[in-house]
Amino acid sequence: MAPEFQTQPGTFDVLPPDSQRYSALVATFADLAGRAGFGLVVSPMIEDIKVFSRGAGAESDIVSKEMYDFEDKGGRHIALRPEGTASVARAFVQHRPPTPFKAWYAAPNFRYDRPQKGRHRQHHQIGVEAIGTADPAIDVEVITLAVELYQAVGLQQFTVLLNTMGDPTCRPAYRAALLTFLDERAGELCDEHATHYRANPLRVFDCKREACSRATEHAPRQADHLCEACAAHFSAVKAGLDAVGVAYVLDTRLVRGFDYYSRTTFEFAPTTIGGAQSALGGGGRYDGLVELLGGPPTPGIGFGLGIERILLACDAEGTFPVTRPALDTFVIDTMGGGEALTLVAELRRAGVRTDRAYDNRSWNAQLKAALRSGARLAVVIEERGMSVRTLQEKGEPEMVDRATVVEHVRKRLHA
RNA sequence: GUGGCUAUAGCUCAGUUGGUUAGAGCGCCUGGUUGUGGUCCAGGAGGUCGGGGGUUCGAGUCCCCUUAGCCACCCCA
Repeated sequence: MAPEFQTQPGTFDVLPPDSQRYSALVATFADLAGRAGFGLVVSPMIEDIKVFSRGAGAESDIVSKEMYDFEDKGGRHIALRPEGTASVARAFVQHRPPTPFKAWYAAPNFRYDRPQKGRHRQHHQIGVEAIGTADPAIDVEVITLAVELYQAVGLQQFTVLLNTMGDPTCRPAYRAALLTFLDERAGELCDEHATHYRANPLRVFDCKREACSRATEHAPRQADHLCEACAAHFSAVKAGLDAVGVAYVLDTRLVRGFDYYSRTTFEFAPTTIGGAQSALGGGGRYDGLVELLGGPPTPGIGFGLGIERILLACDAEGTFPVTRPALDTFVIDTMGGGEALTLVAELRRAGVRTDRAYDNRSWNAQLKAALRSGARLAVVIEERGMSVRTLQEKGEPEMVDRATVVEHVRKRLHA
C-alpha cells in the first residue's frame, strides 16, 4: 500500500495549488530586490566542502554534523549547500564582479538534521548578499528589504532583533573578558556548556537552557566592548533604521551560528506563538569571509529567509492565502474532442487562459470539470453547434460561429 | 544524536474483552440526464490494516523488531 518510493526524510513535495505560494513569494521578493538594485545570482547546489567549512567554522553545528557531503567520481570532496552566503562569496571571489556586488537568490539548502515543525533537511531560502561596501547604509538597506518582504506577504507579528558582534579589533579583548566571566561561573552553566564553553564562548548566549540564561544574565556584552570604528558603525546602522522607519529591538544575546559574522547581526523573530523552530530569517555582516575564501579583504552583508518558515508564519497570521490563477475559458467538446484540440490552441495563442476535458467524457463530467476549474466562460462544442456560456452564474447560451469564436470570447472577457 | 506520540481506502478517520467476507464521510468513476449548472438518487472502482517476526484455534486489535511521519531537545531558516 505505501508506495515503494517516497520522499526522503526531511524532504517534501509541494504540489498545486500550494506551490502557488512558493512562486508568488519568490516573485514578490524578486520584485523588491530588483527594485533595490539587486540582481539574481544562480549558483550550484554543490561546492567544494571547504567553501562552507572554512567560513562557517569547524565548531559550527552545520559543519560538524549537518553537512550532506560525498566524494564524487573524480575524488573531490563535495558538499550540498547548507547555506547561501558562502556560495555567493565564492562566486564573488571567482568572478570578481564590480562592487558593490548586490545579489539576490532563491535556492534550496540542505542540512542533515532531525526534521520537525519548521525544519527540514531540504529547505528553501530567499536571500541577498551585498559584497564590497562597509557603508552602514547598506546594512540599513538589507534589513529594510527583509522587512518589506514580510510586509508584502502580510506579516505584521514579527520583531527585528539587532546586535553587533564587533570585529577582529575589538572581539579578542571582549572574548577574553567573557571567558574570564565564564571561568568564574562554569559550574552554573548547563551540563553541555559547563565543559565546552571555552571552544566558542559566545555560544552560551545561544543556549536556551535556564541555567545558561541565568548564569550569563550579567555577562559582559560585545555591544559594551566595541572599538571606536565598530561603535560608530553600529550607531550609524541604528540611526539609519530609525530614519527609514524600521523598528528594531536590541538583543545583546543575539549570536549567529557562523564564525564569519562580524559587526551587524540581526534576526527576524515572529511574535505569534508557533513551533520552536520559528525564526523567520537572519543575517549579518561578514567582513572577513571573502578573504577567507581567497579573495581580497572585502566587506559584505546579507541575509537568508526561510521560505517554509515565512509560510508557516503567514498561516499563523491568516495572511498570504493560496490563490488559484483563474482560467478564462473551459472548452467542452462532446463531439469527440477534435474541435477542442484546435480551438484550445487558438484560444491560448490569443492569450486566453484555457483548459479542457479529455478522454471524450460525458457531458456531465465535462461540465463538472468546467465548474470546478473556476473558468469564467465555457465554450461548448456539440451537435447543434458551438456556444459560449457563463460558468460563474446561470445564463443563456450564446450560439457562435467557429470562425469568430476566439474574437467573441475575447470580447466577452473584456466586457 | 536523544526522547514522546502515531501508522487502517487518494484524504480525514471509526473499528467493542482478540472472533464470520474490512467500515463511514469526502474525493474519484458510471448512470439517472440526445443531456445544461456544483444539489439529489442509484451503482462502481479503490485495502496483503506501513513492513517483518512472535503469541493464539483465530490478530487491524496483544508482544518484539524495523521503517516512516509528527512533535520536542540540541541547533538553525
